[in-house]
Amino acid sequence: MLMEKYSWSYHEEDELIKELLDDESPFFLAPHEQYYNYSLDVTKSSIVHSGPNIHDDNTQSGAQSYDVSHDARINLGLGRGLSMMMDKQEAHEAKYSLRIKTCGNAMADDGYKWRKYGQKSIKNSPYPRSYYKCTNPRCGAKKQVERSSDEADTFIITYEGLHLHFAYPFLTLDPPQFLDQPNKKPKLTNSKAQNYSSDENASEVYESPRFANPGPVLDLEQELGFGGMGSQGLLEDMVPLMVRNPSIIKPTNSYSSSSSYSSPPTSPSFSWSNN
DNA sequence: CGTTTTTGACCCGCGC
DNA sequence: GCGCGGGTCAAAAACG
Repeated sequence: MLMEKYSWSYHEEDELIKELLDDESPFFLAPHEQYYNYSLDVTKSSIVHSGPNIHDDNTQSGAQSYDVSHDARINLGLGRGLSMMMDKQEAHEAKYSLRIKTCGNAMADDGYKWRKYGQKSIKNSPYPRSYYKCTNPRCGAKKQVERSSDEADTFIITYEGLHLHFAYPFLTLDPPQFLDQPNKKPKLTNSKAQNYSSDENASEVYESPRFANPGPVLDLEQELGFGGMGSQGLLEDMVPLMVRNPSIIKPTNSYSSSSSYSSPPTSPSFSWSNN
């Protein structure tokens, strides 16, 4: 009866997706702001973040890739080339791959709480791959993180499944500032996101244009929930407002005290022990 | 002491 | 049918 705390198999996920599709989920925006649908459209894609022209290997999803150069704020037009579907099944297999080049040692912390449930070594890579699942009991999203076999400083993060985070893609980081304004917060070393859960920072990023973006201008970073790799703390600025805004999110007693979700630098770092 | 991570076993689909 | 990967489970260990 009391299944594992994290085994929301297709049932749960099913419901989650349903919620997303019917705009009746308290988790998301107001009924009239059906932007999450939009996010669903952004299904299969692959992003090459940073790096010359890494024509990604298309990863396992065979998706297409967008080279965003090292433009931290990726405002890519996700509209085109993306298969739109709202079918549960398809949504289920949605995969996003991020290639992130980092300077030296970086952690792929996206500010969310993930539970690592496995790690495997990869065939042609000296680096292992880590498997994570969203700790949100209502979310079945998963992600895997691995290192590029060639470039040790390139992380490949693949998000899979419908993640709650996808519900908040609508923010345009038009104001290219977070990178230029380190004054916001030097680093979120230990002071985790939750701290400034208020809106100070949030409001900056989520000014108003976020809902106003007509065009397919999302910020994938945001959407995929990825954060300050080498770019320190910027992830904080990007952590979806709602996730940290209790007033929007209905307090599910599911997560007891510990799973507060905005994870601190609990970066899903790897432990490439071998090698 | 509760929670998170580690790690080998297990399971499953796929190609040979 | 078998072996190889890749993905997941779950018990144990590590952590704070």
